[in-house]
Amino acid sequence: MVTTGALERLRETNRRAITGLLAGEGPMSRADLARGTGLSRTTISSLVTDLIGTGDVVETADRGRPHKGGSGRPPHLVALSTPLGAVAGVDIGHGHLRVAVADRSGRVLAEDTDSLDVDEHGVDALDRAARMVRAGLAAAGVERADLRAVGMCVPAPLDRRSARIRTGIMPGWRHLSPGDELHRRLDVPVFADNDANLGALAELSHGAARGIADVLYVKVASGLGAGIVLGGRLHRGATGIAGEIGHVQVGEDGQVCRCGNRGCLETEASAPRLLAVLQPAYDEQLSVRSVLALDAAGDAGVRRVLSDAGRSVGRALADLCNSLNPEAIVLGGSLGTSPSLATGVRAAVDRYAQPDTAAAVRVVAGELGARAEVLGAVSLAIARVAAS
Amino acid sequence: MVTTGALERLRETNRRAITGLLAGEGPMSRADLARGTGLSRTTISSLVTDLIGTGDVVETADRGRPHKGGSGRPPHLVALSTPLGAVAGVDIGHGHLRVAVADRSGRVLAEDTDSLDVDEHGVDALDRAARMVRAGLAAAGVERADLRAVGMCVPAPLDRRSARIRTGIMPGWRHLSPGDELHRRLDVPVFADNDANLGALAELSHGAARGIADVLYVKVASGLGAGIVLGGRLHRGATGIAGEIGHVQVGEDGQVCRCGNRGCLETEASAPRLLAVLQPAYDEQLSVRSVLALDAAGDAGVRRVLSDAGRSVGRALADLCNSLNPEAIVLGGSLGTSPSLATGVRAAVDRYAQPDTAAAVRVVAGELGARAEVLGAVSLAIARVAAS
DNA sequence: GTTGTTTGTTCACTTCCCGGATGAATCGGC
DNA sequence: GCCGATTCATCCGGGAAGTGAACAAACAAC
Repeated sequence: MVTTGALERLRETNRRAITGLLAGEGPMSRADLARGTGLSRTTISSLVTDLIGTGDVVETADRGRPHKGGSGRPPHLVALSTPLGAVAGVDIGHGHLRVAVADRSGRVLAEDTDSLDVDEHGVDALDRAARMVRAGLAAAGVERADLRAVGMCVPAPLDRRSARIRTGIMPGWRHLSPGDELHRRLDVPVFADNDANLGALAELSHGAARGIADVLYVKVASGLGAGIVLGGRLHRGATGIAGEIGHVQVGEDGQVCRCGNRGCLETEASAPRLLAVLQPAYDEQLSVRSVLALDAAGDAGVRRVLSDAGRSVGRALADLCNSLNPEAIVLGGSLGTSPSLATGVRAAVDRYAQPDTAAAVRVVAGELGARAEVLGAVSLAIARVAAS
Repeated sequence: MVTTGALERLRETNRRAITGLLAGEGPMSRADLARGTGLSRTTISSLVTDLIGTGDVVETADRGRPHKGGSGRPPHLVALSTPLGAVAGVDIGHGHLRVAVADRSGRVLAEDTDSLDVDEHGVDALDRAARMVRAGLAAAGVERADLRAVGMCVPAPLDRRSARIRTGIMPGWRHLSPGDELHRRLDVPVFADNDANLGALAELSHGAARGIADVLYVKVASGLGAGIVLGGRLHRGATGIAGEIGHVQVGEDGQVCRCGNRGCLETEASAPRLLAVLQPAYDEQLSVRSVLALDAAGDAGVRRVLSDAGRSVGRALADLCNSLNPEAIVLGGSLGTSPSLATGVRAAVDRYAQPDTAAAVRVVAGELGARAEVLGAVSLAIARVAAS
């Protein structure tokens, strides 16, 4: 083909507008495409004929309803010949395994949760995760070949280069590369990230942080981590380990932490630590769930402990707020919904951050609860597939 | 004109390609434009005729040399009818006033410094700054009408909405809007930002942080502030007051700070504080300059104090590194070049940040010294003019 | 003066897009 | 069941944009 330069590029641009619209909104009529792109019906017709010729789009068998039930000739719908397919999200938690299958607009088609034994070896858990993904595909009616990518949540920092788990987490997982392992089982690209980052991504796209440019998402659960959203994008740092706020020193002389320092945030405010502090005062066996119930019921002891934990978290976030001046702090993780925790965070931020900075930041609970990580994994998979 | 939609847009795009090229590389021939845009000479000729008709570009009087001194018909050069002009940077420090005039590629054409009396009223200082800008334009041979914008460095946090100085700084400046004031005197857009942000911008575009995506720039001088570069862009925060690290608490029970807290970084590591600590042990009147000389000469006391100050700064930066995982820490400000300070920062980062995070971050001195702020102001002006 | 090179323009031609006219397909009302 | 209304898709003529080839212009080198 003789390169006609600019005109050729123009045509190519318009072709991309069509395929882009079809990718974003699914099958539609030529008339809809004309309205959507602003091009004339004639041009669309010509372009679509081209695209059908090259095999990029196909005319679907079923015809659509004419313009919302009104009268008129029914349109011939056209669609991308390679369907957009689906993505899956896999959330590996300290005690659970959660899988979601979604279409590429983020709509969840199937979702399932299972428990995870701490002693279970990583390899076995990943076998199970792969089976759950396949079951999810079947439940959603998605062909196995239409799975485009998998997002994966790992509750530990990942080395960006080797994609291996560095430390922390359960013993049977160390030095494993969960992404590679799952990739081997499902034969599609697998993108892994840690729980705090994916929680932030989920709240950013579907939850409490929707539309906010600068957000600190803090996951308070078994561990403590932050997902930092700046300028509407997740900040991962130079080597991908940004957001490690668990080892900021907040207690003057607190417990010795596994990192070797003293008074780390993680020793002051993680769920196991809070349960350990509270347990002696209660007869029944406490769990995160029962503690949250007690908090909601107004139990003074629980409120005090959660609020203190919030203060510790807020103490660390206050410094970060001074540096980053965010618009919101979103509290996630199993304890994120506790009003007492939020109260403590708010109090500490007001106390320790600069007044202007504190005034600019809202403190809110996450909206996605335990589903945050798996939804974030789905978002990650969609984002990476779209970028490729 | 009947809107022909896509074709009209195509023509517009190509017009912009021409004006963009002329803006970026100065006057050039139609043949050069054809080579630069990839369009044919015919099209360029047509477009340029259009642009001359609308008055957007003009044909220059002098004809250029034919293709690097070779033979051939000399081209008619065309140029934007509104020349690119120049920008100015104004740096208002605690004791100095510095002005630079630069062309829009950032090349400095004229530069001048003057001292600033702490007691001088802001209005008088701004009068002086405006005179220095005019003198700089004259020295650079730039018409007054060709000044496009002024970037301005203010050593205090600015309220993003009102552009007024909130607090700090000299008494005669409070509640003043330096940007508006200078705008009134020079009648061009004035963009103001604080010293830490502009120092970061300067080191990012011309100095030690060139090409690095995630950088913490710390200015250690009369006050203490950080300019945070993430993803290659300066992060200003939701209300524009990001980077306030001066009031992170680092001393367990240090001095009471003007902010009301105790042990703020600013009370531990600012230049006045260090001079006050050192002065009793020395006979001569100490200054920042003499302290730096003593440091370079190996004076144990000075080294100790500077290194301790560095440790305090590093203590605060370590937490920030854990959160942001930057690639480099650039030390700026009058004390930024001290090796002892850098040693202290390095030690504290290694001590308090997570090992992986600490390993990923380099600690380096800024390369621009006292010129950083004014060069950053120039960069700011250029960036803002280009964006409009 | 001639030759060679580069520039800028003119001309014929192709590609692309648009508006209006035309035919197709369906719904609702009689 | 027939007919107008309505929407969809295509065909056709025309305009707009871009391109290569050809050509005159302007200058350097010989």
